[in-house]
Amino acid sequence: MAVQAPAKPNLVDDYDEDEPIVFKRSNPISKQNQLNSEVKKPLSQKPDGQSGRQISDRVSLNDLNSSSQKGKVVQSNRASVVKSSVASPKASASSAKTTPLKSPITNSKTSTSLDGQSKFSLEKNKSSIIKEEKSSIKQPIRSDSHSEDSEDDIPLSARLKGSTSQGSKGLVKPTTASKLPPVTKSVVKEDDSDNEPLSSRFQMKPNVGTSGSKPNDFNDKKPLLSINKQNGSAMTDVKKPLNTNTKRPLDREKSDQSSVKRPKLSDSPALLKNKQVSVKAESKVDDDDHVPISQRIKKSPASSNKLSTTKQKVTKPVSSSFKKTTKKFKKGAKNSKYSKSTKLSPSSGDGQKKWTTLIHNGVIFPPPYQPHGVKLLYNGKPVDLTPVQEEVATMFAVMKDTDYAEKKTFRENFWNDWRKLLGKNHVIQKLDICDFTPIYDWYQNEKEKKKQMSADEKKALKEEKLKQEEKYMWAIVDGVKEKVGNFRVEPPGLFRGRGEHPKSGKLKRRIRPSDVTINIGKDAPVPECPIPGERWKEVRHDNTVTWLAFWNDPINPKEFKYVFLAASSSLKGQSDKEKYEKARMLKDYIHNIRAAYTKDFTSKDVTKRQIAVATYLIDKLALRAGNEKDDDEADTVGCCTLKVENVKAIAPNKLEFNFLGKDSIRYENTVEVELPVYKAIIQFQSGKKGNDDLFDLLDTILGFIFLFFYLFLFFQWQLNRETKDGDLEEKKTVYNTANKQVAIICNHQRTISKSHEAQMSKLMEKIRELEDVIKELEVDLERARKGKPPLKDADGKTKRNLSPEALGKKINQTNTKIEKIKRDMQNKEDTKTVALGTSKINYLDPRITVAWCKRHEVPIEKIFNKSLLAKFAWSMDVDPDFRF
DNA sequence: CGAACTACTTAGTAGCCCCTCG
DNA sequence: CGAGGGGCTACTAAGTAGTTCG
Repeated sequence: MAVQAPAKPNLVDDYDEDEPIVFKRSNPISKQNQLNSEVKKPLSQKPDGQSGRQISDRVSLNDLNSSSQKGKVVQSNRASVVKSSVASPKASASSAKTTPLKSPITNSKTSTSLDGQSKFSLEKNKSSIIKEEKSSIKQPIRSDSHSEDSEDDIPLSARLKGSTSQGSKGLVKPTTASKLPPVTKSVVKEDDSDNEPLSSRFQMKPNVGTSGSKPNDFNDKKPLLSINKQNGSAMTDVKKPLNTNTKRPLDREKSDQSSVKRPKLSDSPALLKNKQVSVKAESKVDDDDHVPISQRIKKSPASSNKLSTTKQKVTKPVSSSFKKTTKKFKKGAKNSKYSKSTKLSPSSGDGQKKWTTLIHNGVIFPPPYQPHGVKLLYNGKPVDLTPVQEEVATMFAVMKDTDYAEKKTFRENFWNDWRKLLGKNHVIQKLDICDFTPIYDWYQNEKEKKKQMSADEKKALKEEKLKQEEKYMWAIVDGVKEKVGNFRVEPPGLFRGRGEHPKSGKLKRRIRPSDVTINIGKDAPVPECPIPGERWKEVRHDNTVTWLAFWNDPINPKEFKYVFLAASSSLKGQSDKEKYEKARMLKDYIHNIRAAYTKDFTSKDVTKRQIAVATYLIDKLALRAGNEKDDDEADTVGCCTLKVENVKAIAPNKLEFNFLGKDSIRYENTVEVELPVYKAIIQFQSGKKGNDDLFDLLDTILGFIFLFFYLFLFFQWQLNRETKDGDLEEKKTVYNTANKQVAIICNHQRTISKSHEAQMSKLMEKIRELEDVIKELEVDLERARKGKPPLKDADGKTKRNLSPEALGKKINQTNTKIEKIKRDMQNKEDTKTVALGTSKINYLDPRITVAWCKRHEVPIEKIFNKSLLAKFAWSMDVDPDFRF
């Protein structure tokens, strides 16, 4: 819609200035991240000719057993794409670290208007927020996608600031989202060893807000405006990459090998059509915010299904939990034409055929336990143990220097299970007076021995292992040789639950063939059971699932452990792609979704209000949905399972979150929210106790697609806004920075490495030394100017007589060195709790990355390592103009 | 309906390996 | 050329969500 055009330039500015802040962990860390966005770690990769996914031509069963994996494996044509872009792989490794990027914050000087705006939206708007929103919702959203897209392409929180004023100019943003106040993210890892909040840990950093020193070139070659345009065109152009895709082996294999094709979201031509249709459709319907969101989301796939001639199964309507949500959304909604055509998208696990032929060799079991005979001391005296008892004792002994060894639950659980093996009348009656040191020492010794082996011996050993495992490593799926992921059965051990897991320390017993169910093609030979005299529990021929084998988890007998194909397999690539496509689809509906939930913030129906607020939180904060959990799991929560005590309302409109999320990672974040949300939260809390559910009327609602959508857009946006001309290293830094931001949003954390402190102090020490050098040099310089010889050095030796110029140069050099170390330290500090890998693997649509690499002539293997290249093989021939 | 079951993705981490730096 | 730091891989725990069952 025409309305947008004038607004755009502003938008561009807004983004540049404000967004970044929004995404930071607030507190020092966030600022640091923002300010010194340089990323030190180069992701340099070795050039690897094999980067493409390995796909064999038709492979015979025999190939499975061939000893050379490479011989039979034919590289897909995709590999060549990858290869072609290889460029001086090594060069980059060391240089990458030093390119400082200007940080987004740097720009804040220009942001005056924005600041005003944000305040405006926070305070002034008591009642007007709602009104305004309503009116903005009513705005026809667009007739022509481009302008709108530009907005849409920016993640919600990124837009939080700054758009309000536009409303006053009559350029009302279509999305309510645009008015959301800024998010300040602060995430603190719960960390036994290091409990202080990040904020305090980061005190040392000097330059919050000062790093503006960098010349500010945010408005570089790629002003957002143009980027947005590209986005727009990319949208209508989607077919390009998609079409290309259909040519790829990944798909080829399916179309020519199997008579029944799996319906695919992304590859079917129907989808393309659908894409176009949906974009168009939206322009017509966008104010149709009564349509249940879920239905709108589903609409696209559904229509694609309809169009698709290869569609084989009409999928069922939405799932129960989601249905619930849908229903609730629906309560106040009218039925729209869309609701009728709602069908489930063809996604995994839905009874669809996943393969036609499947051949594999089953799984490999860990070798039987070899008793070592080393005795532990009970009350100071050596104790004889049976091999079984010794095995479990060794498991425990070996964990001596982990945190687990101290944990009460862990010890108790271990003791309970070990005791059963010892028997009631065993000498050992108390764990506390068991001394496992001898076993521990023995183990350390073994490790050392292994280390000391010669390279040749090591190699031989490795080859031996490979030979044994070779045949388990590959499966033939529809005639294509694919890697198997976890073909090794999990060895026995003590359960290492994360956080305060109630079962932590329990014995995870050995899995035997009689625990394992095999899934294999009907006509394929059943794999031989690798342990003589035993047999598989069951053999199935279920081609609606992708697992090759499973067994029941000994810790949680109700749950399963599956053996799947590796991430690089086409089956996985397929669902990966579907995931990204789904999220991409959401783009078309996000307006409506946001409009819908914003409207419901003030709904009379409490359930609806809860849904609205929860959805908002997921959308805005990228929270996990949060399923119900049993008592025998760690006590963690997601959005829908938040407890009253996890959220604190801080006047006038802030919410402070504090809870343990997935993997018992603590999520701490204080966020400004819209007033209605704030009020709603207070209402939800009233009359409840601390550990009551905040959203008591709510079931899990669909969250993850939001998460992806949001992150993709943000990532792409970051990449584009930050990318300017520069050398390879600078570009890599840009990429890594964007990556980091996503990781921060996702709260992807890692434990601080044990040596972190040591490393830091080492660097500090170095700086001090260098500073001393400078002092000395300065003295010498002073003397040299006066024509005096330099002072003797610390050892009393005479130094060379240098010219003042030479001395000056030296001082400069030293200063540079110090700068560099400081930057390194900063970066280390910034990323010490951030795990970059996860987001790269799971959240960043590789096509965004690949397209970006192509546009900026960055060889893809600088960004993706070998396994990522394999995993993302399907994305390699994306069009350079691809936009999410 | 809601709980249970099933399937599959997401995630942190241990430990090895390799590369860099001194 | 040896130590140590960082990167990568393998491993497996911990999520989500669709489907089925009672």
